[in-house]
Amino acid sequence: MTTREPARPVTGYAVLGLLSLRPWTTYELAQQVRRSLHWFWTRAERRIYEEPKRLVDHGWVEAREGWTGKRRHTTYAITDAGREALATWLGTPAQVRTVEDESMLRVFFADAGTLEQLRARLDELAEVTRSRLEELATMTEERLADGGSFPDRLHLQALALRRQVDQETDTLAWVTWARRQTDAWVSATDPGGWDTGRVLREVLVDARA
Amino acid sequence: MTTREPARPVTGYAVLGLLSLRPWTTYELAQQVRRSLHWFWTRAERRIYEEPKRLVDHGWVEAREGWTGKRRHTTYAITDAGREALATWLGTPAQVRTVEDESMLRVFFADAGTLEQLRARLDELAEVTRSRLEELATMTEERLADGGSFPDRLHLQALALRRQVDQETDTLAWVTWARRQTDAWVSATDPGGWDTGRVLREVLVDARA
DNA sequence: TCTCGATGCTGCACTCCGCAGTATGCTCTG
DNA sequence: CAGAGCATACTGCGGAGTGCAGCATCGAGA
Repeated sequence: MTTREPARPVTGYAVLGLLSLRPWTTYELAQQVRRSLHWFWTRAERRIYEEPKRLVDHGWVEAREGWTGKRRHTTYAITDAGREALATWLGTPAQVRTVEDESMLRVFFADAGTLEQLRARLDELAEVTRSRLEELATMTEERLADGGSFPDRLHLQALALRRQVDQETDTLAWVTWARRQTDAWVSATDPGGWDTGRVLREVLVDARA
Repeated sequence: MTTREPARPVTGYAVLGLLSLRPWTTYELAQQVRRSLHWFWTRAERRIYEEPKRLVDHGWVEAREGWTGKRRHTTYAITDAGREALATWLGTPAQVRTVEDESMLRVFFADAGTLEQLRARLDELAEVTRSRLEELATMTEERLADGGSFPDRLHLQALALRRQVDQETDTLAWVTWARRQTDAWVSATDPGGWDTGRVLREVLVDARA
């Protein structure tokens, strides 16, 4: 085909990917996102309820209504056209990763506040990171125990878990280091005798390694 | 005050933070975001042109019109109320970091495509990561050479650069590892003799460390 | 004088989010 | 066997944020 439609927003492919594993109801889809995709493609639940409808408009998935007593629910299943679209998308290059990290924002502008505030933010970040690691450990254990829900996808899940654990571990190492550095600081604006030059030189070496 | 206004969206504080350093025109602000904030608070340029207007409505910044010949430009400067708002915000806990990582999405759903596609995506990610590291190295060098534009903020910039370099290094290590793992795979759906269990056990150990 | 890149924005359609609200089904407890 | 409380299964609304295109001026260099 020669007509170049504007690329579908990526979230569509994320949902399409989940539907390529098996049909899901919207509710299950939302749960599934929370448990897996959320780690590298963060989207609100609200979005997950809308997205499959658009995919239906594209002919990439089919919707079927079901009933639990009087309660309606919709089950979505991928079509052949959907599988093709997903496979094509996998062949296109990825946009660069973006992050939203309030903690870093607060660290970066810490000199507009107090040293205590900075330390409190770092301590919180450490706490959150530890609980995320625990969550990942539990997920990994489940897959080790019985192979999880998709045993023939374990190799891909292993790559993803390796990545996520690495990221959290890296975060924890940084925050622990940063917190200790601030021990020597006099205030948020004055690092006292802290050797900024040395740190920058070390950073430079690692960046060029 | 007792009335609880809904918290301003975080982007407002990001811009306010920049304005706490010195007054900027919107264009300069956009540049500044691209060079620093973008690494941990990714926002489109479009947004950066709007945000200061809202801050003016809050009385947190003041706008002044200027002229270069016939071309109008607006310079924004923080107010005392703005500094207070920023300091207060620094005392509030941060939302958890979120990411948008198309690369991981494609890795996770790689079994809907080919092994060649997976390898191509990993190779691209490695390439992008290397150039990001180079960019960070250059930024670090500039600060080492002459202290950069804000020499009394070097300590905070050092913490941030340390974090950013760590993240990219971590990414490069993972992608190099992951790419090598796929050498042994037979197809995107079949990892051949690859020992998934061993990898998962290693991940688990690191997650609990 | 003409071109080209930097400056300095705005409009539009669309994606996405947070919060609140609505309603039913299922299980457990007193 | 009633009622509480959690899981299921969504929708509406206002506002945040994006990507792209477009428009106009300025300044430096060929």
